[in-house]
Amino acid sequence: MSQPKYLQVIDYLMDLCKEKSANDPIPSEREIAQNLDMSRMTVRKAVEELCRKNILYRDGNKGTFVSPRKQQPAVSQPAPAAKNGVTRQRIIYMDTFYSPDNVRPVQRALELSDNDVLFRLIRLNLHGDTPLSVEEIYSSAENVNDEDLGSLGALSDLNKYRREGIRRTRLVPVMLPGKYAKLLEVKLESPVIRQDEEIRTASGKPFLYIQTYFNPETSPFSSFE
Amino acid sequence: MSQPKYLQVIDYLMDLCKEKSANDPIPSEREIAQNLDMSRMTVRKAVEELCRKNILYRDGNKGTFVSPRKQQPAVSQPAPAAKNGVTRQRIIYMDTFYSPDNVRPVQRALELSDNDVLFRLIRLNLHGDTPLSVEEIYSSAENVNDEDLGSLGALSDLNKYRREGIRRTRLVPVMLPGKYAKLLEVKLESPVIRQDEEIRTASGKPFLYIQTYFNPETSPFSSFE
DNA sequence: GAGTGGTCTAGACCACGTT
DNA sequence: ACGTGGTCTAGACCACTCG
Repeated sequence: MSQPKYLQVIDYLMDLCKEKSANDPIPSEREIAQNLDMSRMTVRKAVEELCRKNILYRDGNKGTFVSPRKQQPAVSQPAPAAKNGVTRQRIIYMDTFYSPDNVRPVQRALELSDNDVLFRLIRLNLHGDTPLSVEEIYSSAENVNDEDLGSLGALSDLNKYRREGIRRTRLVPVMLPGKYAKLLEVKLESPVIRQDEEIRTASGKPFLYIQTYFNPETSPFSSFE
Repeated sequence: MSQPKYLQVIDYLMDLCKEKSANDPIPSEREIAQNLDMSRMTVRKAVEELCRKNILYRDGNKGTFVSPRKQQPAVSQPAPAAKNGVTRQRIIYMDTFYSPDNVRPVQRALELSDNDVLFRLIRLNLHGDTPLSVEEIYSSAENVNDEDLGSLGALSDLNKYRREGIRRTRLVPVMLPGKYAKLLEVKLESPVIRQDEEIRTASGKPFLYIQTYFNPETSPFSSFE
């Protein structure tokens, strides 16, 4: 036996999946066994393995179906190279401003004086089309160079700073600002918890200050336990 | 049949593992089948499942053995290199456990069944000597391989998963569990906000579930604005 | 009632190690 | 030669769903 039979069945099923669409049924285990002239248990082993890999799924006693996935990774192939997940980020607004009125706490957190210029970025985080949160990202304008502004690459990857720097978090119960209600697709003035993040460089210098408003629908509060 | 036989075998083997040490051999499939008076294929199904969960491992045609790991030494580790910056993390506890009582929500979040084996890591985050938060990190034991456990490197860098995967956050007002009061150096039963994180791979498969209890002293609540 | 997946049996042969 | 895991068979009964 050059190749185990159940691996042949897996190949057969993978080909079948390519021809089929998401949620299409595949033949029953008994049917496949008869078609390929082998035992049901052998077929079953292959189907179970593909179910574990989320290529197929079972639905009760109704049958087995093709999983809805973008790209079916080949089974015995190297890494599937899952490029982009489903999370997305959208820049809503970006500016630098001077002598702001309502951001004294931000300036204090960044250890800036009242007349330092701030950079501000407002970003919407989505999971698919579901809005998760709005982030207000502040930094001293000095920290934001032209390359960053051009590509927004570095600033968009906040986790880089979160990972490398010193991070301090605070959770603040607030009312959702009306201007974000539409973005988050919730009603005006919903009660939310805002997460304030203070991120410093490894040397301890304030670098970013982020206020995140979570969508209370997709990040719901639960009651006390 | 109240409980499938192969689940009985899993129970039997889990108990057996508790008595044995790492790398001890377990009886052969045929032997177990004879002892428990059931078919070898039934025993085999149980053994295969525990191998997938890294509770057991096979070694060629020599036999099946208890995986090194299980109940890891509790309590703290060597100081995890507070090189850059002042933030540090300390492993408090680590184990894999079966049939847990209080973690049904975690199992549901990870889309596991009640009898799947969970991996649990409890970690204290410090800023200098100031405790910031305690994280309870859960994953399916299947996801945790020996390399990860040896170094704890990959699992310790949660931001890698947070960056590459799909992340969903929820904020839950709770009372701080008494067992963490000392770690966080706050009084018993403080009101805190717990952050629940659900991290999935880019393909959408649940991977990590993290509950973070913040120290209300260093992450204080502010009043409504 | 017919079809599905879920479980289980009592055998079998193989390739591969150890003794 | 013997024991191990790896594979495979040809049946079987069950609980469940659907028409």
